[in-house]
Amino acid sequence: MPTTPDSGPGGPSRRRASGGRRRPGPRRRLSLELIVDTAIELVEARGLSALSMRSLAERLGTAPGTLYTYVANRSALEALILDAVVARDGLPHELPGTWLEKLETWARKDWVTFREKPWVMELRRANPDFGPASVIWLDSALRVFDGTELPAQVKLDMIDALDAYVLGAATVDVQSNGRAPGPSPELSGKLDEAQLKVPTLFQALSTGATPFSASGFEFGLHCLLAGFRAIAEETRDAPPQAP
Amino acid sequence: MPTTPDSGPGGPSRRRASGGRRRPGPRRRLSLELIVDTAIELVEARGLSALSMRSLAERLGTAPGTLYTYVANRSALEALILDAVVARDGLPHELPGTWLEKLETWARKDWVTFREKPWVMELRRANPDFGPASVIWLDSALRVFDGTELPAQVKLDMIDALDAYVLGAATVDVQSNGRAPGPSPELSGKLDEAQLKVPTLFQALSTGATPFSASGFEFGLHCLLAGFRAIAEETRDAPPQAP
DNA sequence: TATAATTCTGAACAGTGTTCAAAGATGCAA
DNA sequence: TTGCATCTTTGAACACTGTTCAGAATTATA
Repeated sequence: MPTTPDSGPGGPSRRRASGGRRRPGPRRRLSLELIVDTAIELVEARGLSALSMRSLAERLGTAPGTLYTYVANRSALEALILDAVVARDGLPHELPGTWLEKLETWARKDWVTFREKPWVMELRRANPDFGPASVIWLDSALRVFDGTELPAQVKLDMIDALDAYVLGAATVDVQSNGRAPGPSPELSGKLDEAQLKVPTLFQALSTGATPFSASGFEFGLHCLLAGFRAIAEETRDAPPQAP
Repeated sequence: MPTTPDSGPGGPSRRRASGGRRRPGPRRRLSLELIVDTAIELVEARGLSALSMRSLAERLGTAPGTLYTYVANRSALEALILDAVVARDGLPHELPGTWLEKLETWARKDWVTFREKPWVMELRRANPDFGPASVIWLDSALRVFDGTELPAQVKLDMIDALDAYVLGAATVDVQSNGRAPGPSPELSGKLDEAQLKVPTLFQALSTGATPFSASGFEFGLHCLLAGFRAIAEETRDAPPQAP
């Protein structure tokens, strides 16, 4: 189904069957781009929870139902928003350094983005669809490995693994934000009880160690990348079955 | 369980101030345990989206408002549900093998749970609170390292990193479930266009490689654990600053 | 100018979490 | 036993949510 660029991909009425002539009906007062941009403004200002079809419509000066002429439903709108912010600042393959260094700074950049804009993370988690920008992003991620002898599947697996780790770590981090970074208040409240019931945890915390530490993300990132490097060296030393 | 089993910790009215004598008022017809168990039944049968204060109240034969005498709000209810299913089947330190093997099979077990019961994963993502069972679980996770010379912070970092990876990977996996495991339909639909715009991705997919592959989780797990092992060996060869 | 097609509006529907006054139930003291 | 204070339950209500839909308004074409 060749959806025309004029009316949105999710819009119920497909105007201009690639012919070009406008079909009867009043002119559209909005556009997909305007809707998505306004939605992003709204989310950026007041968080994802402040985005509703009603609030968005109000900001646009229309009735809520009007939006459904441009977008199939809220889920489709979120997909558009996500695709609009994917790869907003640079693509992975444009980064400097070796392929490992590119992976590293890309992961770190995503980590920063997720922490600064949790709504991007929430959208990514809730929306499985791969929009055009996401496809281009994946292509760019693969280009990071240009000049490497790794099998395509390994490249994809590395991308996925790194992506999963960053997503998971950011999720946990955003969750535990605002909580005490020191010994958890739950435990410090009943110290003697903790010493009895969870002695190992108690002892670990009393050394000054803390779960969800600031160094936590870097630690896991380092480990994962070390594993990547090892795999790459193995592959180089023992090339594919058919030499 | 230190909290009196009668009235819940989240209940607005704290009955029996550990004195013992009942205070005036009708007998409670429900209990926290009953509420949580029924909620779990409901979720297990029809998914997390089927759980609402109304549906739960109906299943319990009461009015929705009644639930708020036992639980502060929906979020608190979810926390109770989560804590009730955490470590349902075994604790990490009870697993066989070396500490690395314990970590590995624990991660794999969580992975399986998350895929089979996505609602557990959703609850974990949405609920930052560490309930009593979660604290015990963390204690058990630390005991995995018993007999190891690793610093407490490293142990916690390893636990967090592994946890984050499993959570992220399961999230992505559950998302992309139901989608074609082969070349994405979006791309195969417009092959010639893909060949032009995203040649690297196109080429990778044409070799039979696929993103979100079945092997993806195991790959990342392997890499992460390899990193752990390397760190552990480093630490053993170069013990802490003050020998 | 008439017709068909499209958009926009405003009300409505079913659902959500949550609150609250009133009613009923219970223990205790007088 | 009577009265009272306290607690639980109820059912209605509030403010939301996404979504649908008949009707009104607008536009291009025959």
